[in-house]
Amino acid sequence: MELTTAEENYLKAIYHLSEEGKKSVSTNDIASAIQTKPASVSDMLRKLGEKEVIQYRKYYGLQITPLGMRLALQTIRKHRLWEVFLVDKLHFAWDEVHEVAEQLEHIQSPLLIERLDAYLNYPKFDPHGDPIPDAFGDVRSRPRIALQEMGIDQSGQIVAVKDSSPAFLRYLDKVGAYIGARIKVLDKVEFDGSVEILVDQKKNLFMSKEVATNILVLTT
Amino acid sequence: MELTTAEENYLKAIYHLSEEGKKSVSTNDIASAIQTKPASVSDMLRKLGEKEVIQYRKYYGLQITPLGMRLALQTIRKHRLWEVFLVDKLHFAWDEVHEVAEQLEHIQSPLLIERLDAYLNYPKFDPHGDPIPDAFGDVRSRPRIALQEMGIDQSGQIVAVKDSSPAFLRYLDKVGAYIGARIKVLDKVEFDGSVEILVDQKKNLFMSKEVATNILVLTT
DNA sequence: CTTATTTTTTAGTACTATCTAATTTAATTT
DNA sequence: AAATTAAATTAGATAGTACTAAAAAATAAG
Repeated sequence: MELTTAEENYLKAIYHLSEEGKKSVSTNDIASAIQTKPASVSDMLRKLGEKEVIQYRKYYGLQITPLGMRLALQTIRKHRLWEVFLVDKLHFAWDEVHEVAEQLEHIQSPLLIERLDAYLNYPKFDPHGDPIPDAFGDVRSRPRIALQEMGIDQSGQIVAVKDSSPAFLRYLDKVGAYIGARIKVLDKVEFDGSVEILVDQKKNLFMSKEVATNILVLTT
Repeated sequence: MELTTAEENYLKAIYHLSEEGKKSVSTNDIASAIQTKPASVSDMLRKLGEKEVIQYRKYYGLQITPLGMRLALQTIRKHRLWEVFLVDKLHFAWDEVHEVAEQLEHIQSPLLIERLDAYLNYPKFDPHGDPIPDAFGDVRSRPRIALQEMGIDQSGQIVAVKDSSPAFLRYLDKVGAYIGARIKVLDKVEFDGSVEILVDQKKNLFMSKEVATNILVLTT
């Protein structure tokens, strides 16, 4: 079973939207996620349904099938492995990798991915802290919460970000909130949801609720 | 000016045919080179003409423009750099790289190619001995002749192959005629054009005219 | 120098992916 | 429950690529 590049992109978007705790994924959600029109999405859903990577009843909703899940995870695996390559080997900044990885993820060659995985020493997480599925599609994800949800005096380690936009990533670089940083919540402001944290036991940092919501922490 | 993947492939084929066949490139030549039908080629030639990467007069012939040359060499540069990556870093055999490189060459990212080039230490030749154009499209190709054209007692070094099919490359691996091997012509048989050579001063090797025609040598 | 053959191009079809505009179905509001 | 609004789908168009079959042009043969 082979998917076109467009089909892979739709399926990937559907997978990500399903994961984000959404009860059901809407046509409009998908359209805005991949910057296309709802009409195009409807058409593609029909096709993906025929290919049995999703279960689809029009006007009703959709659900990824086990087959679709497997294929989506394969694409995500490729995307994240390429991101590791770009950052670790070619010294891309973590906010420069996404666009290129979007292209590289569609290269069809099982041997290539196998070799790339080995070459990178079988990484378990990509530069944004997201887990890399193994060849069978298994993901061992760490339990993590948004920094915004942590209580005062709680400690942890930044392990991932929700928003991968260059603007956000560059901001994090600037303030030193890199992945792996150990943090402790010093104060939370009820009024606006902003947070004050201690980074690596030496640096105080204020951040808005919006920022704190997009940083994922493994609590200790 | 951007070309689609299909356009890049046509242009690359045209470039290669122009370099080899010398005389004008025919619609049928292109069709068989990229495994498509002449009707499709006609259509594409019209489009490439409109984009001014070739000069095209129907029923008459075509010629690559300087712009087309530049774009073709850019694609070839990418293809050959990826081949070096696959062989040097991911340990692909030299007969396994072509298909994957055909896909990778279409990735659009100037930064990626720049970084890849640096990562590979600015290689000048790909695993088949073909020269890698620099970022400006300049190719510094070594003067070389087919092994078949060498005279008795002439010496040289294998620098490239004309045929890159897995079958041929595997044969060369088997007999030890790798790129870089120093050779000397010991005998040539008039009757069938076959050749006997000495490889690395220690190994005698008979090869048919067909094989000798496809091995390129830098004579010393 | 006509006729036959080969090469090349056009015409018409198909498939993918996208769009806008119109329509249908579902959800909300009164 | 009827009317209104929102969401989703279909219809019809366009663009890219490739195909088959038919026509046109160029080349080769007699």
